[in-house]
Amino acid sequence: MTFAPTELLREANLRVTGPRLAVLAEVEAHPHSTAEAIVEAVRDRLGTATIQSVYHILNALTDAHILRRIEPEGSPGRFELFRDDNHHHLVCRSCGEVSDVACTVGHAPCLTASDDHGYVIDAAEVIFWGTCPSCATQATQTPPTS
Amino acid sequence: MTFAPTELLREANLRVTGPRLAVLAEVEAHPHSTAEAIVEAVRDRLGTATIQSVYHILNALTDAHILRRIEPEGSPGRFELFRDDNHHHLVCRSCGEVSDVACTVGHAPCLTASDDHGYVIDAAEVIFWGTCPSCATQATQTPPTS
DNA sequence: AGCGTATCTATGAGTAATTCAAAAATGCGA
DNA sequence: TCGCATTTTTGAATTACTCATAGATACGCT
Repeated sequence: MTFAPTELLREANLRVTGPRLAVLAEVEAHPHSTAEAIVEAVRDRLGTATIQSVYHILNALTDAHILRRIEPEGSPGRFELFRDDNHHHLVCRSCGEVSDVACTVGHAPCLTASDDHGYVIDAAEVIFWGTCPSCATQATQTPPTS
Repeated sequence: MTFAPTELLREANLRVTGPRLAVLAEVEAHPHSTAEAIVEAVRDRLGTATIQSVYHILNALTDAHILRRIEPEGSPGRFELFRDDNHHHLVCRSCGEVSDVACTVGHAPCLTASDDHGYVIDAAEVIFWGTCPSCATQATQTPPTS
């Protein structure tokens, strides 16, 4: 319940505008939305909105660390509210749906590479690939023809 | 040293062609190459090559599990020889360079999500983000102006 | 070795996702 | 409520990649 979009914007020194609030409301309501889905939601709220503006807003909010962008291979970018909680993602190979998972072993064992090659590592990103319950059910009912 | 491109192709029931051998030679010589870099290398070897053909070849070899495609956010797709060894990647935020890392804790602890949300998980992908040694050195010499 | 055909590559066009540049509109501090 | 910097819109461009089809090539067979 600590979701105060206006203050998030103010704290980042960004102006509070209709389109920005609409984008934030949508991302909060539907995490992991694509830019495409977000424009549509913004249009529902405000009447009009261009995809370019939404991209511009998404970039501004991502730069300000209000949003986080994830981009599973083969999918357009998706956006969620930025949380400093080290969670990871579960992606369905069949429908592309994304879910959150907390990091497996508490805090960070899987965030340490065995050999860092001299890199200064600042983050680890984990993506679990699989099939979501509803796609798994469908696949059982109508197996792929190959 | 056990790199026999011709046999890899034969085993997958694929024809052994100049372009395919050139692509494999390049990926073996420079793992994590982009399609763009690969066409250029193929052109050096064979005289001509179109980017579309290279994409076609890369897709065919990826489907045959001879290559693996990785796509760090913000980067075009990159290709490496497929090895069933569960290794992960280290990506430099500054220059985009990719290095391999063995999975941290042996076999698979970081491959198990704490809560699978009912998904049937078949793979886990880990990307470590950071700064590579040479970019880190440059950054120290000329700090960013902001 | 030569042939025929299925497989592969080249050519040309097209699409999806995203960015860039410049003009019009709007938020908000004074 | 005025002014101006910040935002949004408009319109065009770019990047990474796919699709369709025609032409070329590998390779099993004789």
